[in-house]
Amino acid sequence: MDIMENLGTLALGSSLKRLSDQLMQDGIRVYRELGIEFEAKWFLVFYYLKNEGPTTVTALSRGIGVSHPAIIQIAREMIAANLLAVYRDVSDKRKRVLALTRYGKSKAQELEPVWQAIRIVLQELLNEAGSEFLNELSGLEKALQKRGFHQRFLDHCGKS
Amino acid sequence: MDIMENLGTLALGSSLKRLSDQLMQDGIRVYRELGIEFEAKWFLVFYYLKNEGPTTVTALSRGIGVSHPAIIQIAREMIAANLLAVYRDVSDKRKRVLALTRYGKSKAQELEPVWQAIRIVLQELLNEAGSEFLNELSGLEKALQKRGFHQRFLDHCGKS
DNA sequence: GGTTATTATGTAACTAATTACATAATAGAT
DNA sequence: ATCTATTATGTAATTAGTTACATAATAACC
Repeated sequence: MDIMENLGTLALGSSLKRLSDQLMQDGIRVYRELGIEFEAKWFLVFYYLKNEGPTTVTALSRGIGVSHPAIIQIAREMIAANLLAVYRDVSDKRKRVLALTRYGKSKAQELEPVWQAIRIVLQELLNEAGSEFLNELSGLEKALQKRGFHQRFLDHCGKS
Repeated sequence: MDIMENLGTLALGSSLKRLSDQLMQDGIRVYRELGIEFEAKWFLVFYYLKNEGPTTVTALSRGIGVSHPAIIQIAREMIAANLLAVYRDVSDKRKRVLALTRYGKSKAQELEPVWQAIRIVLQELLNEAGSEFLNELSGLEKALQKRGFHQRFLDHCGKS
């Protein structure tokens, strides 16, 4: 009856999008309700800098897989929130290096238990869904990396 | 080493987003390279109308799970492409009913084999990733429906 | 039957990203 | 040492959605 159920594999993209949007909304809500001044969309940049130390715009862009203008935009907001500082690389004046401020590092202490709780809740959800979801998800990413959708599509059309 | 690998469950949202964005790009590319004048983002509206017949803006919005302004926007484009026609419901003058035009229906004939090829390629990818991905994906959606992330988060914090 | 609530649509402003383009600094080749 | 290609960053315009608000038509209630 429900058209979205009948889509099968064609609905893959839509299902993934719905789920990821929903998780993002849930993240936003968690920070807001706990009264923590932190935006869910900052997470990857913040987490990367916390773990890897000072990093240039381009390295961040490549590291977390978003465009460099997105990094610039997010960094601007995080600088305004005093979480990040920027300095020019002395040996290569093109580079701007982003790093957590002292306040940013203290923020990390505040955020860690929240992330831990989120991890546990997500794990509970994944357990309920099945035992292999994360593995199969990364399997799908690897399969796409090995031979992308486009190549597979051409091959399929060629040989049929 | 790679920070994105170490994120574990926390990376769930990002992974899902990356994958769905990528699939959308692949869809766009398929239509473009086959020279078919059709936008990937029209797919859900088109497919819904093809299978369910004439539908109001709000019913579409609920049916495919996007906001009604998004439907209005997509419909505007599809009307400009002559795929859709609109008429006012006679018994309820608030309602605008969207329906495929004759040309829209002929477009469906052109698109069906493309979708079939996409289905096959996606199935191949899913097989490579594992045998249970779609099941576990819908399991995850059902688990979230049964008890949302937010409720689970509160419960977790409460009982700990 | 008039008042109130609800539903359907539409518009405006905003959000979070992208791609395309511009510029400055560096590296490489000869 | 200079010309050329590449890399890093920044800005502008575009995209695909969202939420918030406004209005018109219908339904519900007494």
